[in-house]
Amino acid sequence: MELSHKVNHCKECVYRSWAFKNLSAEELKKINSKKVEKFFRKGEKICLEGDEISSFMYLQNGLVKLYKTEVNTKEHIISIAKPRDFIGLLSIFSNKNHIYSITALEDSIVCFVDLSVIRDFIKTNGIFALDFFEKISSVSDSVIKTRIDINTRQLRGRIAYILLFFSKHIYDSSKFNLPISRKEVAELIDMSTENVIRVLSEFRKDKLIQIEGKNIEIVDIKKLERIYEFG
Amino acid sequence: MELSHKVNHCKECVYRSWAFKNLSAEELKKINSKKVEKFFRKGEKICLEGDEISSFMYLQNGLVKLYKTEVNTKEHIISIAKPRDFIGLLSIFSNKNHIYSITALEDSIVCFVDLSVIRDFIKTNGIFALDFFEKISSVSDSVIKTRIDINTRQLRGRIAYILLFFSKHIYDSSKFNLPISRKEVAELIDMSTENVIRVLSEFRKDKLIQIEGKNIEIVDIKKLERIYEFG
DNA sequence: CGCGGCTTTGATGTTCATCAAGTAAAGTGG
DNA sequence: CCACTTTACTTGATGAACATCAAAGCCGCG
Repeated sequence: MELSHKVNHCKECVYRSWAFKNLSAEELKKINSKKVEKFFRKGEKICLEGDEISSFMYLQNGLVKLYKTEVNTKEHIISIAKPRDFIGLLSIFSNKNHIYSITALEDSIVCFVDLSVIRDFIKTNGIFALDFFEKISSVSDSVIKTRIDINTRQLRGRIAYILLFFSKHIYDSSKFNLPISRKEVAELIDMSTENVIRVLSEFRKDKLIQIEGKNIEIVDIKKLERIYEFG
Repeated sequence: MELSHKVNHCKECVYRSWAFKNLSAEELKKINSKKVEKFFRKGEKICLEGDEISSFMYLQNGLVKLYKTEVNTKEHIISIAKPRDFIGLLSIFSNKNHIYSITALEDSIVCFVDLSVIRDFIKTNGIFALDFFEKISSVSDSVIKTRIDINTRQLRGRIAYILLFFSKHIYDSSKFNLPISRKEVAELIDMSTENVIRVLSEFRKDKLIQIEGKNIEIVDIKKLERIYEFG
């Protein structure tokens, strides 16, 4: 898949409907002058823990991971963001510096909007503020819900979760290309790499999925959902 | 400790500085007419999962737990809120109904502010909106951080976390009365009740803490911190 | 083509939940 | 206020779930 590098005017941005629908023509012009669309190749770092926060970041295209680096170079993935997600969570309003790092899992385009412009709009455009608030709240809430979902399940349930997550939430298809390594899956759902592999193999033997490297096809989604719900 | 039932005017509320410092006299008058302070005795339910959300809830005094009820009557505690915390997380802006239940752990006073008033202020008072935003973001962020902190540690580290949490964050003293049962500790940090007890006993034998029922005194905070950091 | 990282499987040991059983504390109704 | 019931607390024993270690094949990349 080739991604266009073309920088668009916000007015024509397909994602304008997301949270920016309540901006006037003039405000759109302003935001357009204060935004940068950047392209990141798969594996490239978008921001690092500790970096100063200066932009509201919005994923236009691609897939990114939000993670924290632990003491011993181990990483812990907090969440995976897909197009239309704002990335960076709420920390951008309550911290001066990023508390997570972000890396592209697939070729991605991120739109950086100067944070001062967003702050300005919140101050001056009440309808925007409220709408923006709601959207942002739901993202944070879903991160919390997901962390709980994962941590209250055991390994088979966690793997089922991940498979269903990518199938339904990200790719909307029973067949997809796993965009992360087994190790990263482990970092995302708090288990060892070996056990990620073991459970995946088990699911293959039980004919719940077909799997060849990163190519995955969900064969028996009903059973997988039951395992996720706990069985 | 006896808690006063006196209903105060927001103008004089000691917590006004928290997020409401940027309201005009008129706005304060308005919010005052649309708020109710309610007293809850220890153990009383403040709101239930599924209830309609109609208020922004602000803890004036006491201690409450935010939790989810699982299928089999088991509970899972998400967080514990202390005075000055707004309770209910962000879901109040992105959901019509509460996704968590809230119960008082100690005698508590909760201030219920009509949500429509808050929405109104966000729309009409930009400075307030921005300030409110920041405060609320930091609460949500800290919940996420805490969940990760707990789930990446093993049992001894989790118990150390809880002890330090109550000592530093809630009571600001090395001696305190644990406000929750062993079972609730277990529900809060994802472990079995028996192991909560076992680890606490172990810490007592190792002279890290003194413990008599709910009375806890942290004796060797340095060692406890090291266990939390992983040792 | 050789090196390092990713993947896979088996063997081993640790961590932890669960079961069981008993004591203490705290409500509850007469 | 006391017998009764329930709920909380505690300890030990057992087995399941899981991480870790080890070894070998695989793949991409300089």
